[in-house]
Amino acid sequence: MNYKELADLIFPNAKDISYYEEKYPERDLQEGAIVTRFAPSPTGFVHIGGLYQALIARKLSKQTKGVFFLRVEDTDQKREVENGVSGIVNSLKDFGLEPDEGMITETREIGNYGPYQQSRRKEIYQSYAKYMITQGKAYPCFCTPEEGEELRKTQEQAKIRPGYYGVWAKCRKLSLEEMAEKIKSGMPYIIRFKSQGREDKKIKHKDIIKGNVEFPENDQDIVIIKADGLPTYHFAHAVDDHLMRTTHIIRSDEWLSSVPLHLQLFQELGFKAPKYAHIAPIMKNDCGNKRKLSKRKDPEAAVSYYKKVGIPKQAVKEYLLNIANSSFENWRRANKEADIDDFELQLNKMSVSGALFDMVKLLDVSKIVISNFDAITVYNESLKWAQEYDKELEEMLLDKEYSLKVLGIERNNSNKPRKDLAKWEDVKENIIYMYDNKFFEEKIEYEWQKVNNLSQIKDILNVYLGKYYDENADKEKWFNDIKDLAEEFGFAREVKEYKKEPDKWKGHVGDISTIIRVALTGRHNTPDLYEIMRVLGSQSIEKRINKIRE
RNA sequence: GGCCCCGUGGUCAAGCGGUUAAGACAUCGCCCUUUCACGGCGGAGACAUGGGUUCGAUUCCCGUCGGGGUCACCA
Repeated sequence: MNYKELADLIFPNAKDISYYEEKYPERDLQEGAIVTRFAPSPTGFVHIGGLYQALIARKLSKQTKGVFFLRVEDTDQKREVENGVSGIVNSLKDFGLEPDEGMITETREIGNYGPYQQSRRKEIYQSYAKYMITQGKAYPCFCTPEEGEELRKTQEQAKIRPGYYGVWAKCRKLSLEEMAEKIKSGMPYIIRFKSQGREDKKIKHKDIIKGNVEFPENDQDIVIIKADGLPTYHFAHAVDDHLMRTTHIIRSDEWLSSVPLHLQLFQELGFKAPKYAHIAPIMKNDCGNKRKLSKRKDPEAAVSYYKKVGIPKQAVKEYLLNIANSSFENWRRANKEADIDDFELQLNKMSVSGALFDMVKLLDVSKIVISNFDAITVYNESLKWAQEYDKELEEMLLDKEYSLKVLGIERNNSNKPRKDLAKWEDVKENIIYMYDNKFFEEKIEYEWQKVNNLSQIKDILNVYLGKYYDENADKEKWFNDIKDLAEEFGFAREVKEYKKEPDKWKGHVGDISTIIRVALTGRHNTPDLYEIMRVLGSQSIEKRINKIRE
């Protein structure tokens, strides 16, 4: 019995690896092109950290005219979740991060390096596992999971480094004949990597983000093919990223300590190793401690959260880019109109330690993003959001022509757009009073400010409507009219005048316009009153004022 | 516990041997303004700690402390 015969016994039908090497040739790309991927497992919703990774990976590939693909790592069927793949695909789509290759629906994929779903690559892994066995670099292991558990316990009790390695690697010592015999007798088994590494030797590695790191060599005979015939992450990573011709692995830094193993695997398989960039995860402050954003505890961990509250995708991406490269902020200030694709991301400038997620900052970014939208975009986006999450808003927005005017207040023709919208969720509260049906439906508690004597308020409003209000007035005339009105009632025309001699007046123009503002909108804080009145129109204005005169 | 990574204001962060230690968010004050949201100006606020090396350390080295990761037939 030799390795070859053992390999044939285990994987009689596996193709020779040369078949795959030819089928998936080197990619013909320009020098420096980065081929990278987003490779999540379909075990639940997409995490903001995953989106962060995908954003960075895609950006880099676009910057270098490379390839960004989506590979689904579904080798653990136990943890798999229903519609997991479409969840991932749709989340990427929601943020405009569609891949060039890979899964595009739950079952469909594009690209020449597939399948892009690991569960459908079983025979590929088996070919490479067979190759490893043939080379004497892997072997079948007949230890049961329970035996493995026991082994770990004894090791822990004896304070020995746990694992399947060296003298503890029982099956490694079996003769080929013993192995063959057990297999023929139908004993279940897994395939383990036969590590040549030594724990007392160091391996140096240069990570693009983390820089130089030094680890002990891997000496663990890790499993490469599980009992169900599917590979473990490590083996799949080596085989897939070689065959898919990935040049850069961009992944979360929890993988950093696996680098020695991965490098070893690439080496033993005869593959050229890719470059690694381990990015620090996004953290959350939890009672003074840093921890990863948790799917269970933090709603903002799920990317669906941002869609739900209506934070534009641009805002989320800009915020994330900000965390990735702080120079983004300066770039953005200098290039207000530019598309974020034009920003050049630098991997080696990324922070080595995890940033705390800052919702306040995200909202600030979002405010700026939305303030740069024109009324039509604000309209379209909030309508799209409302259709899914807020029927009442949707109904309001049905009157498109009017809504555009409302949303255009201090936005159209303004170089200083309002910044009071951070998310589409905020829209309704901001504009609801502008709609007559909502305004009159609502029972309003008018909170008058300085002038709060109702009969005086009615007087002032009467005079305003009867004598001064002119629906066609331009802003200057409009304001002058109000000043005249103020004067007529003993209020200063200018705030400054009033401040100089407060005793001389009952108040100032501001107090008068506040009356009008509160009467028309039911609130003290609103955008520019003149613009509001232009949008409302004379009919609505009269109706609103009459409501108070009643 | 072993191994590995990290430690600049409340947060994100520039700086990487000599700096008044940038900037952004948040916060406070003032100005602008008929309200608010903006905008402008200003304030407060940081190199975890102890040793080295050096003429000089936030920057380099070691220890301590603190935080994080990893030690699966999960990814």
